[in-house]
Amino acid sequence: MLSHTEENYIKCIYQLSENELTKQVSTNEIADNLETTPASVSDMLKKLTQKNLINYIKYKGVTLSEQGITEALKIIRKHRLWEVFLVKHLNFAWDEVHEVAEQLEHIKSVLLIQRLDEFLDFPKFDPHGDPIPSQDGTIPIVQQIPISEVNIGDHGTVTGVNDASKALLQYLDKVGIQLNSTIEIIDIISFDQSVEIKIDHQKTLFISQEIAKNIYITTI
Amino acid sequence: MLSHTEENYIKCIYQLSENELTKQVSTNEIADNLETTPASVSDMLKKLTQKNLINYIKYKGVTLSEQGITEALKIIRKHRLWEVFLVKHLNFAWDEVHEVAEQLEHIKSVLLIQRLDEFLDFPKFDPHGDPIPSQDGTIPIVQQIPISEVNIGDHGTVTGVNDASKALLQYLDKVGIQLNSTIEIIDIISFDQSVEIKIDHQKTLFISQEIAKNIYITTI
DNA sequence: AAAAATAATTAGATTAATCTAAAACATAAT
DNA sequence: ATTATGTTTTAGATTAATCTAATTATTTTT
Ligand SMILES: [Mn+2]
Ligand SMILES: [Mn+2]
Ligand SMILES: [Mn+2]
Ligand SMILES: [Mn+2]
Repeated sequence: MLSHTEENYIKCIYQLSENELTKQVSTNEIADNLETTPASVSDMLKKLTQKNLINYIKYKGVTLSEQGITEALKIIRKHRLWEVFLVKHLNFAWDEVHEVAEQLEHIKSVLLIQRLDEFLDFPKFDPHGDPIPSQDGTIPIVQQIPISEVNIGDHGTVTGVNDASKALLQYLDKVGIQLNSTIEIIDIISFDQSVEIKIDHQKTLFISQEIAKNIYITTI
Repeated sequence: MLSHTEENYIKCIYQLSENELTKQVSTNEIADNLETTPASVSDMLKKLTQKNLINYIKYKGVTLSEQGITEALKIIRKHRLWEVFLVKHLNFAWDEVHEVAEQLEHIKSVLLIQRLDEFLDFPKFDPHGDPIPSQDGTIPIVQQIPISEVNIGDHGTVTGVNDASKALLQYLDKVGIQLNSTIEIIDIISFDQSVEIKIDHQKTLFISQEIAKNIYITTI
């Protein structure tokens, strides 16, 4: 049985190597991400090695073991199911759910999560467009691409954000971009790579390259 | 901010003095209840005193302070609201909710509980008939009495159980007694004080005095 | 009132998680 | 190939929560 803290470390390592699970994650990356010190991370990596959750070579970084990946997916599944519950049933805004889900993800009860999943009607994506792993660890894959990497004239629908921070989400609310909004790329400004987009066939808007990197769309 | 453990102690002390909040709760009682040692309890009582949550005199026992009562009621409110959610929306049986609620009660978010309360339509009682404290700490009172203390011929409806243990609840399920069942006292056997009751105007049944002590009814 | 029994506290360790400061290692720059 | 820089680990403490064993206080019995 993993402790609250161990679970947070495992999830963190997963997320830092999400695109390439063979990537060696560094001690400092983990420390930054969990807002703790490298020394604490080193200690914890020893413990997680003992529990066969990670492959760890001193000074060389860390990857999750098979078992570690399984555990990570369980926690992420719980986190995202709770997020769906909070938004769909308790009227939380998509920028308000993270801290609470960060706690709820640690509740231990297999039955609870099965029933919650059923209650929510087996959702495939969370309120930020992130895929919800199934009970057996399968992750739905979406063909999506950041707005910063599409061409003028392309169009699609918003299927996710790269970063679920309050700052980004509240900005998106402000300008009227949400999941499933349609986006058309009107122009890309060569000076700073900012992008002019049309939202839901209505208003047009300039977004910085930084923002463009953080909005994923599925092109049609 | 209270830790998970501190919250469990505060709730325990509350429950051990629920009928009479001025009652001095003993170290051993707390240790038994939390399945820990008297030594650990002594340590924790010092800490809770520091935090002004209890009134504690060495060797004399402990009562909750005003602040302690407030905190206890918050935790109990959360516990019972979650139990309602589990039973009403996730199809948990009334004997399955306790362990999960024991964890959920520690989730920290005022907004979450406000929204949950609203989602559940402001329930006044949990699945075991226990009253749910309001946000300001008010507790609905029900005039209820254990079956062991009523007279032959009296009748009423089940409004609670004294002990929400799996063993009792599963027995009640087995014999068809649930919240709001109507109960009529047919006979009280002088030999062992067991009670013959009629449930929902249908089947009659003998229950031991021990059981009778644990079912509360409101007489009509 | 003294002795015995019970209850509660303290002393001293242990484990988990954390930190700061110092040491060891790896990499980049000269 | 040294040196400098940055990264990671270890050494040594700290805090929270727990335990066993020893001590102290209270209550009950004789
Ligand atoms: Mn978390
Ligand atoms: Mn999310
Ligand atoms: Mn609890
Ligand atoms: Mn209950």
